[in-house]
Amino acid sequence: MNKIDLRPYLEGRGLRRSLRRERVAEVFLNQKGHLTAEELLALVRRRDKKIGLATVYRTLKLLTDCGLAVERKFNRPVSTFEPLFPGRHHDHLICLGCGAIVEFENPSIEALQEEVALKHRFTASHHVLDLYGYCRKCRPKVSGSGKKP
Amino acid sequence: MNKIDLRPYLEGRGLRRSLRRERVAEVFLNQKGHLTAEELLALVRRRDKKIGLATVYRTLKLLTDCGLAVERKFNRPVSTFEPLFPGRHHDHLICLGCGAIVEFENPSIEALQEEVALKHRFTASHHVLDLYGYCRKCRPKVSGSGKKP
DNA sequence: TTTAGTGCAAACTCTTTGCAGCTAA
DNA sequence: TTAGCTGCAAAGAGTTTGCACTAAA
Repeated sequence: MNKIDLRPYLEGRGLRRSLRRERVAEVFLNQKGHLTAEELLALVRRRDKKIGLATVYRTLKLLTDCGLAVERKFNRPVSTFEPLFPGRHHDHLICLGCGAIVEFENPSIEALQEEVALKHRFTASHHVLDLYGYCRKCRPKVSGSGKKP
Repeated sequence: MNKIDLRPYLEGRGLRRSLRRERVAEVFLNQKGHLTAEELLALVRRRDKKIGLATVYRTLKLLTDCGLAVERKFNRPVSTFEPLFPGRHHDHLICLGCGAIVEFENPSIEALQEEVALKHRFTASHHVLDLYGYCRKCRPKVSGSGKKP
């Protein structure tokens, strides 16, 4: 169980610890997926029937401010949140057919990105790399043309 | 003036040409920025006072379906649209300070991405690479440490 | 006792859609 | 003449916020 102590993040902001906030954070930080606020709500409700959507949003915002989460909008209107662990990073392959999300890591790409930032005199903070396409199952049938893969 | 003929995209879809649609497409395809629907509406209204927001959205959707535009959601709730020209592609450096967007191209990164997709048996369609950071002017001052500007 | 946290519902923002009239084919 | 296109306004979807109550410090 990935127990993260929120206290250092709360202190200095005049924030209190609260049962519900800790619960949301715990459930969120202990999964690897890409959750929407609604999905996270459903997970937390297994343990706490009365928790509301607003609290989930508020906690996700807090975690994002603390650098413990990232908010992503893939190709849909809903935001997807993902836990962020220092030093670890991955990018995404997104299937335009079935919506599957595959994570990957590629140090060579990371290095090149660093180079690009440097060349433009940017202090790199983070990045987002999404490769969209079709997974093997969803590969569209090309009619007529003998288009090569 | 970058005049693109929409006919090949309209035919076969049972769609008609229309003055307003052509106008929206023309204005959109002849700028390089990253426009929201509202911003595009304002631009088009300079020439056509009566055009509505819905038409702009509908046309942007059409262009996106045709592969002539991409919809992006940087870190805000509004969608940003950008014209897409076949064979040309660039990525973005986004300054977290002033919001400046710098475009760059890097064939080595592109090649590596292709490799990644292949390795995961994805048919790559397009990708999104955003590098977030601080430009030279906005580089944050780190208090306490003697970090040089 | 003070003030932050919470659920609920209303408000907000962005985008899509239904409809009646307009227009290309 | 037929069916797609349009503006308008209303509806939707996702997220934020105001408020009265609860609970941490």
